[in-house]
Amino acid sequence: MKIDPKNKADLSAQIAKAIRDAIISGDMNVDERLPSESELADQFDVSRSTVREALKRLAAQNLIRTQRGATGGAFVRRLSYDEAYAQHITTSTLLLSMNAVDFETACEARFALERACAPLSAKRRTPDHLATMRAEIHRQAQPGLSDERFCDSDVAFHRALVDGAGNPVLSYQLAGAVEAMQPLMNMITFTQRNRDVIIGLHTRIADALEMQNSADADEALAELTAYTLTLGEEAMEARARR
Amino acid sequence: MKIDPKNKADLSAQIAKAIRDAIISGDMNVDERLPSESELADQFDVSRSTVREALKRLAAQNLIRTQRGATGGAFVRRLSYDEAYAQHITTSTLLLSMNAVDFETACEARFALERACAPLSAKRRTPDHLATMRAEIHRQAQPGLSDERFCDSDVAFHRALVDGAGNPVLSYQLAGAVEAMQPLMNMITFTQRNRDVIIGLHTRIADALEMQNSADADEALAELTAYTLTLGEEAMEARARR
DNA sequence: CGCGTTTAATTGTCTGACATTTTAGACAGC
DNA sequence: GCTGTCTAAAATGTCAGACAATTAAACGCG
Repeated sequence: MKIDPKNKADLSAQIAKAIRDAIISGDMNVDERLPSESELADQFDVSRSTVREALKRLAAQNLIRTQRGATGGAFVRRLSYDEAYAQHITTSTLLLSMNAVDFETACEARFALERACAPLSAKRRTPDHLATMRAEIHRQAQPGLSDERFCDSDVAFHRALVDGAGNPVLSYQLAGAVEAMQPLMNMITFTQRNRDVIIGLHTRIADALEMQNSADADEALAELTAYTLTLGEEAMEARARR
Repeated sequence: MKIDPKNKADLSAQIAKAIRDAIISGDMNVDERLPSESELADQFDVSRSTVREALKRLAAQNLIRTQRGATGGAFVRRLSYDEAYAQHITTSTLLLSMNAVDFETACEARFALERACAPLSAKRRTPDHLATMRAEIHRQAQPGLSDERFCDSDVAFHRALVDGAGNPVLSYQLAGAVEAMQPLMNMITFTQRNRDVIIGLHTRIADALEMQNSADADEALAELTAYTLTLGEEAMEARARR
């Protein structure tokens, strides 16, 4: 980890990479303390500012945490599921918005992945998951709910569906696909008729999962996919005409 | 974006957050230039070092790029698919290794997601994808191939399968699940018998995709899932006994 | 022994300086 | 007018040194 060529370009990036590699390769364990900033500056033969910039880069990736005081310093950080979720969602959302991914592509990806969860969710969903889904369905039926709140509730419903599979890795991977769709979904105007259809399909999905009927759940999800696609197309057309 | 309370803790993190929010919310467009470091220092009423640490945090997340020289500065960066892939894979791998995710969970997630791609891939795979899969199968059959190389080829095969769906969002989301499994897969010792079975299933998958037979592909993938799970269990047991 | 107090270590911030890189503009020569 | 060269300015990258803030351990005292 102490290597550093005489390449005088982007010193702080090089140092960050050296330390990052040491962490990723497993040379450093969780909660292990890095040398102090002054020591690192000596080791790499750079100033403390440069070391600090390198450490900030690592902190931005949640790879280290810093602590002030006598026994303080930079420590290797355990990446928590919650942080990874948040990071994944941010990146996914940015990727979609900056690259102008069309609604159809994002929608297809999202529902294909969700349908992969359905059989597992039918098998393992707990009463808690079912209760969350029912509660969100109830919320979606409330009169006067704004389109944005309706979308929020939609995400929460689908999140419960995914979490029902009881596989945190699956939940983590899906979070990106589901949440990154939200900005696109927010472009849609949901009429009462639209909402009724969606609520009906959500109810069918919840029922199927409750009965542990994987085939019914899959069928309802397929219909929901198709329906969401048509809503998206209409919204895109309306937007294009404007 | 110019807001900054008198909260004197973690100034550089606060400033990074302010700028990040401005980028994510869409207030700043791709390739737009941020104010210079000195200007930002004045605006936020902090020193240039603090601003620089904030900017390094954003650079670490690929949100900005910096350029030296007269017309240089920090520019909002377009997040490319390749970078997002790399970032997603790194995070997923770390998440799995740091949280000691068991083989079964990771494996289940990976194959569930892959099976979601199979129908789309059967519909849309190009001759290129098929050629890649055949080439990797051929490579997997080579005598004297190390376990690690066999895993590499396995990943390449499955990557081609996923890419065959022709949906970049799907490919992106899947990359994390497939590649993050590799460290776990590398714990397995693949005997010739094991490899023969896997190669047979890969061939069945490639054949099914070539014939655009989604059901066959799904069945072969299901068998591959089950087989990989037993291999993983054996490897974990062997590791536990050691 | 228990409880403040001091002290040392460490990160966080500031200031000012210099190095390096890159562009735009001035200027000279034809 | 055109072209090539030179210079100055602007911006990031790095450095050195200082001080503030925070924290835990060592110390001293009753």
